[in-house]
Amino acid sequence: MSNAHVPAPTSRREQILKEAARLFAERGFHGVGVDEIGAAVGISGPGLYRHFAGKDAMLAELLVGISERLLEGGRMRIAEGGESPEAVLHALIDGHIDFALDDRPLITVHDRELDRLREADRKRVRQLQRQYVELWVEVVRECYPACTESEARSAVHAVFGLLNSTPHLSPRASLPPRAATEALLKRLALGAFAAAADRERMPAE
Amino acid sequence: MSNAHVPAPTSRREQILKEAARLFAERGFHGVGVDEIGAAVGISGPGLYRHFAGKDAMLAELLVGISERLLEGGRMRIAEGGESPEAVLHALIDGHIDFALDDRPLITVHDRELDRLREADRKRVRQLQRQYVELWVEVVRECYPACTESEARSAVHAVFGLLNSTPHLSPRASLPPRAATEALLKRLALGAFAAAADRERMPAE
DNA sequence: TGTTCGAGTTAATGGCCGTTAACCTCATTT
DNA sequence: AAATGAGGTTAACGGCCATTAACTCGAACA
Repeated sequence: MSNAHVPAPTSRREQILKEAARLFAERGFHGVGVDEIGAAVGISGPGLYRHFAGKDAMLAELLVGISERLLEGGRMRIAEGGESPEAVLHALIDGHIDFALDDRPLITVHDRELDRLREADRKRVRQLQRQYVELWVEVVRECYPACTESEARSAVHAVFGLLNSTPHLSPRASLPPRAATEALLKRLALGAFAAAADRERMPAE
Repeated sequence: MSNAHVPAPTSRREQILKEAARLFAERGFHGVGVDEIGAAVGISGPGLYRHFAGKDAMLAELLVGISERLLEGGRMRIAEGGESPEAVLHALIDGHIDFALDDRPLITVHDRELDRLREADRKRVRQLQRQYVELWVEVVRECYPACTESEARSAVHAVFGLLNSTPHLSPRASLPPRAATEALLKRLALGAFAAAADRERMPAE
């Protein structure tokens, strides 16, 4: 019952989560108080407890949520299946870049505050992350059969580090137009993967 | 006076800093108490205050120290000047990789806890970081004149993200031998830079 | 031999902050 | 019109934790 007059597309919960993500990214989980989070959405202090069981619950929902969306997005792009493995890899990269640019704060919090979670949640997040990585590893190995699995996995982690570096760029004033950043990041990622593959290069210094 | 019988090559201060770095990396600055740091070096609790003005002072010394060492190392390698810009870039990459692999905890803390610092220290660290980046940017632009300065800077940040991704690999059991990891990371970094340069690639999906 | 001083110790203090209690106030329902 | 419940409010409470106080102890020094 009551489905026709929800106040807005963004519910209070979502609004709180968004602000919490921003604040956590800026000053760290322990660095921000519940009063601040409340203030950021116009209510103050313990009013948050009408929406969440506690501060930890907000962090948990943020981290589980982002991990799930990343994995689901990845699966979707693979299922859509391009005509070639290369096309799929391109799609994965594009998707991750969109994500990194759209949800910068979440990306930041993602690997900063994992161990502030309760055992159960942390395990779940790690499992989702692992699955996401494995998705990429498979595609990368299809594109570059010369790559060992271990190499592919390391390369995928490294490329995540590369793509997730965008938060470090942001504080700069007058950042270049988004399309340019997207294109550059994509080139960098593809270049890195390609280099991971051919083991014969560079006389080793 | 008294210079001949210091107990060990590693003073108490250094020992404390090392353990603090490890703990900060594992659980975050706010997540670890002074008692824990003390316990890690065999003394307990407030005994630390004989060596440091406070918990903040430890973090400050860690972050300023790492930033200074990185910058100094970079300057040294540039001063030594290889026969070509490419050789210098290789040296910079090798140096950064060694650093990332040797001081994993520090690398982690480096960009995680910057804003827990007092204004003055934070400014100093940021300035050192900026100088280090500019070092790389210059060398990259010599290697790849087709790169705009903005592109080069973004690429450098991204490659730092790539190289600093090693902490994420470590928890994996049976990590590949160090030499292999070094070689792979170097290939990835060089591949990324090369790709940043040639703007004509990939039909852009 | 007595003194100083570096390096610890344990016990108290004080502040911050997450959480809970108790109370309020509109809409909505009946 | 009374009842209900969602969503807030302010005022405690309680625990954790960095820091300080007060005291100890052994070595170097004179």
